[in-house]
Amino acid sequence: MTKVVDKKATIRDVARVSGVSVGTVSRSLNVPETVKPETLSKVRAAIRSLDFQPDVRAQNMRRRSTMTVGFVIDDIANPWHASCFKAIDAELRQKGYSLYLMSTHGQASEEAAALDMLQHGRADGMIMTINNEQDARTIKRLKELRIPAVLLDRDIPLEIDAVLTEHAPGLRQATNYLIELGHRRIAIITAGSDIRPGRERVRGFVEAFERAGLPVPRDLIRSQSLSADYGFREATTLLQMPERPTAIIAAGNRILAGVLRAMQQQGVSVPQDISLIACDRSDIAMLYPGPITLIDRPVEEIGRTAAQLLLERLDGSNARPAQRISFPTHLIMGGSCLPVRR
Amino acid sequence: MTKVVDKKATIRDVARVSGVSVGTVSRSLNVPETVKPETLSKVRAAIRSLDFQPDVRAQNMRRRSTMTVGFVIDDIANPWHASCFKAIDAELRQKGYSLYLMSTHGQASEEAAALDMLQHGRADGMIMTINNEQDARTIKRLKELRIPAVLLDRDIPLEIDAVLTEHAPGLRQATNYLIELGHRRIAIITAGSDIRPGRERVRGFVEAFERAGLPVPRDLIRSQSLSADYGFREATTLLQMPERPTAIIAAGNRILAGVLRAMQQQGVSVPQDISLIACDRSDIAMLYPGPITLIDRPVEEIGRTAAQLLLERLDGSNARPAQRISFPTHLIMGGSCLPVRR
DNA sequence: GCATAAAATTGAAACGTTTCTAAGTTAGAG
DNA sequence: CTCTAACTTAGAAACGTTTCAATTTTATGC
Repeated sequence: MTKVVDKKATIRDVARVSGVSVGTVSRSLNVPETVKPETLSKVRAAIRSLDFQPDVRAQNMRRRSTMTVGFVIDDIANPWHASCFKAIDAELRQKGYSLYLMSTHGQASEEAAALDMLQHGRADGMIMTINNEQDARTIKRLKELRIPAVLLDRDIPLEIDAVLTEHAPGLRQATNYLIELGHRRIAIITAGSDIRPGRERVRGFVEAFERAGLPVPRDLIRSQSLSADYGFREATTLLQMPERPTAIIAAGNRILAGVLRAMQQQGVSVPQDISLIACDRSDIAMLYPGPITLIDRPVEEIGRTAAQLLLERLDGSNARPAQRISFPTHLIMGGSCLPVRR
Repeated sequence: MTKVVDKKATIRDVARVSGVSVGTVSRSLNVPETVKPETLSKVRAAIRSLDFQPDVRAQNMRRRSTMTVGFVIDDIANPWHASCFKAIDAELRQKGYSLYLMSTHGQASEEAAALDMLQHGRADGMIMTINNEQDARTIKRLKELRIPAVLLDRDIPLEIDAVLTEHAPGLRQATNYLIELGHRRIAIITAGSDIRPGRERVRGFVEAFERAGLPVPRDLIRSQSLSADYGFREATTLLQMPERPTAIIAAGNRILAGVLRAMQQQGVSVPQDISLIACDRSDIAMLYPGPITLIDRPVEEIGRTAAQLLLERLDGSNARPAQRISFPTHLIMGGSCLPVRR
């Protein structure tokens, strides 16, 4: 029991106890090499005896920084986002940053609120995946952003760093693989054209048919949302078509869950009844009844890169032009595709 | 284009422009009902024209709070934690709090680092699931904690609020169900006895046998870790036993993924070759080849309750004794269990 | 031992709020 | 019209750091 009323010690207490000035204590903490070893040890002794810890709030105020970065996404329960978060966190934490996680639930209003929050001294930077590349509110905020930001897989005509995935070639490859297996009635379910992954995936899908000189099955393109419900609904109607597809590309993490649920409900099995290709690794994609053939992308590297881009801006020289870094996808062969039945 | 060099406006600028004192501006912002309507509108006009936003860092410093809560867990890629985070976030956000997400990767050192971080002015409170209830470093920090905290599913002999799950009755019920299906060689794979879920689950498992007057299959209790790898390893050896179990309880989210991988690798199918019970809802548990029978718990309610307990402490009166709130589990019937073959 | 340069330290001034006391203003009662 | 009480407001003092100019101490070279 040291003291009865021990309000938290401040740097002034340390100065008093060690018999030096507050400036010296501060320097001992931040640039110890500029203080005489003898003094340093006095200060350190005082710090120990008082159990002093600098008040982070005061530091933030004075340094005009918070060592905090906001990660803004629609849903952390999406395993891809969770993995991405982990990669970003690992990279930033070793530089002393902590992460705010802000879920927007796909709502433009929450997105706007999150950006407003982060703007004014709550975070030093942000990494985000916005819900709609055309949303005026969000665009406005991004334009007026006072802190550095990195976009994940989104395309905005602004000077903002971005880390992208080459979805189109990935989808082209996957679609082509199905075509070579003899499939013609291939469906794709993915995000809407209001976000880059939706646009690019559909583009790759279409290109594959065009390059193969085949008609594009426009009626099988379902491109509106990344949600599990959307995947479920669209898969359900696709499976009930008179001439139903022989293969489905579930291009989205959550979509896959919905698609599988629909298949289960309709008693359709993979790959016997229908071929299936997924996007991004996930428990379910890798385990289902067996591993599903999927279009993978290096999520850890993507996260790490985003963090590094942000760090470059945070570490002072804000001067370089916005950068866009792209990562390719890889088709991982699982057991969910069979040659089409004659 | 309003100004060329517009450093961020401060409350002093607002005071100057609106012709009142800084104190009045502050009151206009925080307790508008104490300022004359006339004055208020002058101030608001100035705020608008300057595009003034209070600096959060300065507010934090002065108010000695940050409106931030830390959520400390081992891995956000665990879908249960992700769901829990969402519930907590929803509850806290509407009171104006933001959440730090800190992943400890199950490492005691990272856990200690996270607690230290949060202690000194970075967060106003914390909600956490620690990795080991016996770890001296963590216990020490918890004992000296200067901010309110809520433990999730952990049992520590300290005055700390906690939200718990009644794992034992849940496991007893699940085990009993298997026993009634004729199973005797039932295995359980779960966490170690260093955390409450591990202890309680094993306890419930054992009790079920005892109450049924049956010998407890001690050789089939694998209780060491919640990781997917552990699940994989233990399932692999269990499946290779000469007299292998006829049912496995994969008591843990990640464990289930490991167990399923092992089964897949060994060509064992559920439920034909072996019965399976899981814990907690997840994509994989609900979709596998069909929904797996599982011991569910109300994750949203658990998260919400934890948030509410914390809010009670944050909202001033720190006075009530520590509270422990328990939630029951429910057995959800899937199709992963069959009567044991004669 | 002195002059000078280098190293170390001091002490005060920020940083942008909130809050508190004192002072000023307004309204109602007599 | 005056007095008092109730509102409002002004202005300064924190909050706990960092930083910077000024000063003091120490080291170096001759």
